[in-house]
Amino acid sequence: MDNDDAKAAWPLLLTAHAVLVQDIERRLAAARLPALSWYEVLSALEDAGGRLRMHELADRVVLTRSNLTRLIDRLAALGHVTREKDADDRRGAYAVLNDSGAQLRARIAPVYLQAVAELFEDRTGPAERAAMARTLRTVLSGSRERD
Amino acid sequence: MDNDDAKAAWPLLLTAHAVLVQDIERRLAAARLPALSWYEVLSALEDAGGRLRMHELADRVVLTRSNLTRLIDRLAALGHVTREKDADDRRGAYAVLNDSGAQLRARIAPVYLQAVAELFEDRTGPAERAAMARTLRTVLSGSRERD
DNA sequence: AAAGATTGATATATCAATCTTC
DNA sequence: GAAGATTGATATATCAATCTTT
Repeated sequence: MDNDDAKAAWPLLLTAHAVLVQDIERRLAAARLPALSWYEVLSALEDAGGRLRMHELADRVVLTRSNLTRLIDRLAALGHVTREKDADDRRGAYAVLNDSGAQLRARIAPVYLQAVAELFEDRTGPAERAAMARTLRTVLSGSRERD
Repeated sequence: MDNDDAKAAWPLLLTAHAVLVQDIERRLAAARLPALSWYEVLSALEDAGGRLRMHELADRVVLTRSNLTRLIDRLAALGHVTREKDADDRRGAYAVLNDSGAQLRARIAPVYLQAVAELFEDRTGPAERAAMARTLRTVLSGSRERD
């Protein structure tokens, strides 16, 4: 019944997320690559042209400030990113993507994209995914307006 | 374009999950209630009639064995669940829901369900959610067959 | 040897408190 | 005092190794 399906949507979203992310992380670890969160931070930086303020980066990857600080600590310790103070507003700091970080992202990408293709895209039609995307966008637009 | 929407589906699934779960956890903490993972374990036990083998429970809530062991440790320390050895196969153990655990679940439920209603259900139509549920089910059926 | 579950060591995440600059 | 970011203390999660029973 359609009504039962509607009720199952949220639990299924939770379960599908957990199962797929678990599988993706397993594949990354098997390829001796870092976790998904690293990829997301490196990608967000690359998409933004290589540098972002910490709080802006935290928003984009949906991490708390504190968690992002720690993640950037680890990336910086390995030379993948650098911190730079904002010259205008000296309270703020930028996270800056290094060559090493860009290369790391490029090594993660094929494994990650292959996993998403196999686990998610090969099992769904484009129209289904498009519909899901539109639904999720309306959900998010509600959550982001009151920021 | 439909094709762009389809490409955005997986990133949106990740982001929507992160945003909604973060908000739900915030509400639970504000109400001095334990985290979502506790609710899911307690609910899985209740749905199963009050008792489940550890590995079966781990599968249902999508946690590793080790993580579930730790979670049950904490729940047992507070008296919400009890461990019982399986009499037939003495390697195995059951997690058993106590009254205290059932009551805790009942206190979490309204806050959790209210959050899901506001953040997810109020922002989507039943038909959209039903379609999403069916899509996610096909995704999951692929992942679970090879267990 | 393999299944079921747990443990020790370690990594990561979280909260409240802190520091600096606006 | 509030924004931006970090830190210390603590909780939770993860991996490999272990123990027990089949």
